[in-house]
Amino acid sequence: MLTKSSTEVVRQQNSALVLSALRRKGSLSHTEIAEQTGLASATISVITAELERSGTIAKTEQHVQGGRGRPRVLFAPRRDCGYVIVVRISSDIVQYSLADYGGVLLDRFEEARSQNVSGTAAFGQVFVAALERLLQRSRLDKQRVLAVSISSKGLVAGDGARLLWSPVFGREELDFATLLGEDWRARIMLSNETLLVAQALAAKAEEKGDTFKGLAAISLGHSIGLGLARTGRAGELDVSAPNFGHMLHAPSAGLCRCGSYGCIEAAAGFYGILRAAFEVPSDTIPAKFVPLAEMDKIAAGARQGQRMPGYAFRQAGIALGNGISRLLSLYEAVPIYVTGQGTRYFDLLHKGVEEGLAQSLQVRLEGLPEITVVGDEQGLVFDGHLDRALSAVDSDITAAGHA
Amino acid sequence: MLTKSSTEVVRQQNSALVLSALRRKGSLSHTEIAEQTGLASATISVITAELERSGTIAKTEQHVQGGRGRPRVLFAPRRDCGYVIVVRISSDIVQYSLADYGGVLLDRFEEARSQNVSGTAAFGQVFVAALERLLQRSRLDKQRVLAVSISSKGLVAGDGARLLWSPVFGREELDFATLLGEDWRARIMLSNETLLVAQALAAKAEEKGDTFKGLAAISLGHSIGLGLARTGRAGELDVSAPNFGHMLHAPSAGLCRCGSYGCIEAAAGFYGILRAAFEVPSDTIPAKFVPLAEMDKIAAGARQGQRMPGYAFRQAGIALGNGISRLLSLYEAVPIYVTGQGTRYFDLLHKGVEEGLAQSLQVRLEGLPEITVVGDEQGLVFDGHLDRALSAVDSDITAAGHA
DNA sequence: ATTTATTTTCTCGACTGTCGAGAAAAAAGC
DNA sequence: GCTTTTTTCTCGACAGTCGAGAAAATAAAT
Repeated sequence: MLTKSSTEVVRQQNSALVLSALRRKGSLSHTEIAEQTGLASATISVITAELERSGTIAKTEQHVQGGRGRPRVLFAPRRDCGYVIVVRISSDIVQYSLADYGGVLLDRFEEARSQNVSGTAAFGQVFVAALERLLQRSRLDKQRVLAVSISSKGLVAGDGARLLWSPVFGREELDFATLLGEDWRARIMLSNETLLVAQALAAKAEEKGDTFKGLAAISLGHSIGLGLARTGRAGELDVSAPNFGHMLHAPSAGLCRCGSYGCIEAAAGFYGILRAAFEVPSDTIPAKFVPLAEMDKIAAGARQGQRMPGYAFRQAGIALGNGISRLLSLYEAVPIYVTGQGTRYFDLLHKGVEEGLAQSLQVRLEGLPEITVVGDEQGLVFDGHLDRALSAVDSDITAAGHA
Repeated sequence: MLTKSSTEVVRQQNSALVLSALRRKGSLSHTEIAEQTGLASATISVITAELERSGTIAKTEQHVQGGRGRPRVLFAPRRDCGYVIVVRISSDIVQYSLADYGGVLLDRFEEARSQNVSGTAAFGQVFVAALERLLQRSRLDKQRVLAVSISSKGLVAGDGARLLWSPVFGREELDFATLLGEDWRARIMLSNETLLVAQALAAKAEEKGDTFKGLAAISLGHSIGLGLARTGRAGELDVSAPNFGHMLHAPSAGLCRCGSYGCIEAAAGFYGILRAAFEVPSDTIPAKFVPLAEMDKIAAGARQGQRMPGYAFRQAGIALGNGISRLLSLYEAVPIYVTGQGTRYFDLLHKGVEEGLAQSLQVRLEGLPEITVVGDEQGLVFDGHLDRALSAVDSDITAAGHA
């Protein structure tokens, strides 16, 4: 079912286009905006005037330029137009960040997640209090926050801000929208962590200009995450975080901490590798936490040619390879980016991955997918947060229009 | 990267909206169109006038009506506005159909696919000749055909009309666009068969009005097909046919006719079931063709409680269940529709399917997906063809506009 | 037979949007 | 100070949608 269109929709779309160009490039002149967007100069005048009047963008006074002729005046998003809060929930800490509309980090603090205080109710209180604290530290009114972007590992409901399953809270559902309630005017967004990695990588790839079609980001660590970015037919970016880590690999992978048997994570997550390396029965309840040092030791053993550690990493690689082959069967061919702490063992996983990939028709037809290891996962997650939150704010602004 | 919009785009979109409403309902009056589309009466006048002038729609003279007041005049697509050719390629026959712009079947014939004449080159000649014959039989000029919609089992390239892999031609690629060359002005479309089933079912579901989110169609037979339909964020229908049948199930499934090991099809396709039932080694090269009677015999055995036939169907069910669980992990939850010849054994498969599904976290969280068996696969495929081809033609018409 | 009521369709003017061309602005070079 | 060059702004033309009311076409009432 299509939906009707009108001149207002046109304006909205073109305003969004201008705003997103401005956001990407930081600041642009009238003529540069016209070049970037393909819109006529006259149209740019109208749109910039409107955005300026609403306080979304402003002329920057500095016009550094050597050439002759009338100097260009640059437009840029007004940093004080609004603010976004970014919350990264990881297994051990929760990081709260405040950034302005220009994407500049203003404040940040972290809180350890005390292991004993569990349950969503307790966490909710801590969470709300931390947001208040973040505001107080910068003497910022709650109303000036336009988006709160939260990330966690786990499964997020497609529609809103509901965490369906997470390594931290298990099946206890957590709805951030109702948690924050009515007094926040901000848009509440919850995203899977690896989705944000995919978002950040996709944004970077689009920046480069080479026709971007899609990519998959896989995060290796205690758990396994997947983020998928694709461009829809309208050219818009579509990112999602399917439940890759707990997709069925093979029953032999053993008990997963989600309670099922045979998840990819049960073979390729840190605890799975640990279990296999030490020949612990595969139906043993998985370790809650595996110190990196422990994993390093197993890896060292594997690199020295020890049998079981090597076997463990190879099995993990096969689980990943099989999973990726299934991913490629069900989606189009996309380049794969691997990130997370587990990438330091990628030399050990690599062979298993290729082995696991090679088994399927899809790979035989299209060849092995391009696999790239990228570092700084946390930085990418934050970039993804900003990209996603600020685009959402932008579209809210253009949607509001002159209403 | 978004794209700029303009008033012409608005008109195009709204014209398409009117045309699609007209196509869905068959014929509508001015006021009914306004109700359906939400457009203002004045806009309807302009758009219908333009479509009428271009010969796409026409007023039907019959205005049966009992009420008082000025009688409604109905608009309907002009059946002679153009024609579409539908070709269904199956393993044994090729069916050629001609329909008009109103979706009415005008002519149809079938040709047996002689098993000895293999190779894409030979088939290409037969194919082109058959299309010419179809035109001659109805004394129709080639230029009046606006779309040729072809379907086959197998893997279709996302962009155009290239068959990448098929049970019939294997890895021999077949590009229908170049095959038909320049002298056809028609749009050449190639779709996976089960994709069309999904398209037809989705169209029916949208018709019903209950907010349609998506569905998956699975075709059971000698091979296993998947069609996936989802509504994008713009409300448009997005259908695809991922490579489900040859997605990796488990190495134990044995050799598949695609040449890989462990495909779903190798366990759940007819030849896989046959192989398991007769305890043929699983690396045996699969049977080219399994008569239904043969399958019926195995099924009868299974229903009488014979061990190996029962085991074969159960393993097939598990392969399907596992595959569906992976599908649900990587996409959102969607209702499943099962179709194809294999549905007659669904009583035998059913338990295995549930068993295979129950293993994953996704299913534990969201419960078993709704699974419905639907008959008349060939009818659905044809409906899907028409829906897809005529929508494509519609969008070509509105895109051309007054150019 | 004529008038009235009712429903549908068409038409007109207002409004919003984009676009191209040329005017106005603002600096550098002479 | 004048010209050249580049950028930005402005104006009129054109395309599209919308709401209101006019026009059309029929059934019912007088």
